[in-house]
Amino acid sequence: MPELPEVESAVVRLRAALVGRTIVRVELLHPSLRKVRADARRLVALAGAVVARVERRGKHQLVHLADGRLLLAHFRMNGDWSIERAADPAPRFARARLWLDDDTIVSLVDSRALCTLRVHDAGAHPDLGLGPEPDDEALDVDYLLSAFARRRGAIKPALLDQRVIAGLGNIYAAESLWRARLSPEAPAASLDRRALAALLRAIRAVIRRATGGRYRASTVVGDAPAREPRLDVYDREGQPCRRCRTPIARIVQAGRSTYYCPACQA
DNA sequence: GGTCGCCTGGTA
DNA sequence: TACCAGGCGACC
Repeated sequence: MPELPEVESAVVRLRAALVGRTIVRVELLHPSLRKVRADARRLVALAGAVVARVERRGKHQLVHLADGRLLLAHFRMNGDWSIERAADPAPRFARARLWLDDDTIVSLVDSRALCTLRVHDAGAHPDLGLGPEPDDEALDVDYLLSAFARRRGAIKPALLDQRVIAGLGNIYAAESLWRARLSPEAPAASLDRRALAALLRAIRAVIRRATGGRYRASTVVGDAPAREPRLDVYDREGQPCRRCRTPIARIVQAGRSTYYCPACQA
């Protein structure tokens, strides 16, 4: 469940479980995690490290260790954290597990095993290649105008480019375009100031709604149910547009499904 | 820019 | 049985 709002909610739970704890042992349970999707050696070597703080940037999760090392986690398509007691059975799709000094275990649950875990040495400042967050003041109409000015292609795929805006994914990009009444096929470079202002307002509203308010708030603790956000277009092909009752259409852009209203997203 | 592959599961 | 999947890096 991994776009910005879902990752933020995961980070809040991860932070509550990890900060101040010592990692006792790291277990890697999937072959692809031991090979390409993680630095197996460096992960295992986290044993003994103390967690200083946990942050989110875009869809990345940053676990800062007290010794300066950095554990970077990315959920990709469908990862999540699960927190258990050591006596509990491992979740069905646990791919990696962090055993902690308080008898709890943080499990990376990821049925498709596409998640990535990386460890960086102290002092490293990995470039995540991310643009501003949706709530960043630097993200304004002028920024979008110049980001899209020389861009080829449609606005929808451009919104998935993390270098432009960090954290948007396939669902909330579609939701934002619907809310702003913009066609996903409109060339990004064709959008004028008025359209981009509407798009920016829509993005912020959609993200705000999905996170239940300001998304730096740390009100979600434990397994507070991140209830399914109501979606207006995503996965609603053939169902009536909530504004104009026209059936929602589905097209494919850059290999991803795009849902939109062919009538009111001119 | 678009397409493919990574992986595996859920669903029609 | 086939298709689809909330991401992204490698490739053309």
